Amino acid sequence: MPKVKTSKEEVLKKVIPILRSRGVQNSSMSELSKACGIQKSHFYYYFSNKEDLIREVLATVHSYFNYNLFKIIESNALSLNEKVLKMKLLLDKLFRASDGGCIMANTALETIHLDPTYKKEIQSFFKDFILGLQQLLEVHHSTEKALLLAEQMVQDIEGGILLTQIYDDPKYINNAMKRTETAILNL
Amino acid sequence: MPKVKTSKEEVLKKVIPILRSRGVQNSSMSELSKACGIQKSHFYYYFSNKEDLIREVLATVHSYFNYNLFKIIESNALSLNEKVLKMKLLLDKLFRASDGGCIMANTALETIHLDPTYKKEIQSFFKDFILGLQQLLEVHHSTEKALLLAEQMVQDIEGGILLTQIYDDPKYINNAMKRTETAILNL
DNA sequence: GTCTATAGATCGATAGAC
DNA sequence: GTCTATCGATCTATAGAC
Repeated sequence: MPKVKTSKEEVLKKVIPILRSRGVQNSSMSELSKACGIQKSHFYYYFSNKEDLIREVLATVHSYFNYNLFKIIESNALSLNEKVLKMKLLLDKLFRASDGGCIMANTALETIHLDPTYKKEIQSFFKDFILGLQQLLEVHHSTEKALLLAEQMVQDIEGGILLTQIYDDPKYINNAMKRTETAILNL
Repeated sequence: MPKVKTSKEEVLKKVIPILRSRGVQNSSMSELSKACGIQKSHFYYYFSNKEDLIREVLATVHSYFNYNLFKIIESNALSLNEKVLKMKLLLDKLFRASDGGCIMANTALETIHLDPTYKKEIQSFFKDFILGLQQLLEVHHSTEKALLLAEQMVQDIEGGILLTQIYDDPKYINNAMKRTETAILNL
């Protein structure tokens, strides 16, 4: 067998969509390494164990999310309308139900009661998600009202992702996004 | 060893809280049978395999939920206020975040992308959940508006359960319940 | 209680870049 | 040659199942 050249970044990129749609517990190290076209042992060269892999996956997703979300929100060149549109595109990319929904929510429900290993990262992710929405809502609402609305929107969106997955029907997440848009633009 | 007399109902009752909080994938047949104080082989006498067990668990939860929810909703003796109060108590019992949240949502996210085995039951559960809320909302809203609100409330509640579990803070589910109450009573 | 499959994990060997 | 990224093989524990 010829050796295959890879990198940790490449491996993470290939592995994230699988973990998102199959879930953490249902993805074995063998399966993941096979999907990357490398030996399992090589996987352990990159990640000392499965927990370590998942931790890196969640951190990668979180930092990608943060970078893009706050780039939009803090832009001076975009109108509020444009910010909302771009945010919707970002959320669709990260949360699309047909691709497994929100890996943070999935991992939370899969692991949080057994092992709080990933709790901090997940908490931090949702803190930023809520904060981002709050900042957009503060254009038309008071700080306190904006926070409460942001929390409600995150709940609505995550619940919408759940129902959309259960029924294979995008209307639930779409309705949640519409309500979010309405609240931000104060329509 | 003395023989232990059990029944399938007893086993289900003991097993449900474990599956709810640990999740389906993280609960082994050995662990579950041990928790019931019976031999693993006896478990396979009741349930032909793990899938069969989970199916019965979900059906049991669903029928318990349905029976109690619609008993409240269709009662002639209760005021709308009382119905809302009783429904909140039922939801708290079934969905309490400290006890593992909503077993239907948990199982959905754990399994739905691998294996649609439990999909029908979960779909049917949420259909009834939405329908129940819709009937309460129809007192003060049109049929279509009531359906849309009911879907929104279910999303809000399920998202609230998620955030409450992630942050160990009941405020998210409590806020969702308050919003639901407000919408039903038309305050 | 036992069987079989598969999970996570580790080890020693080596191809290939320098 | 050395170094290190990669491989093949294997260990141990535990899962579901009967």
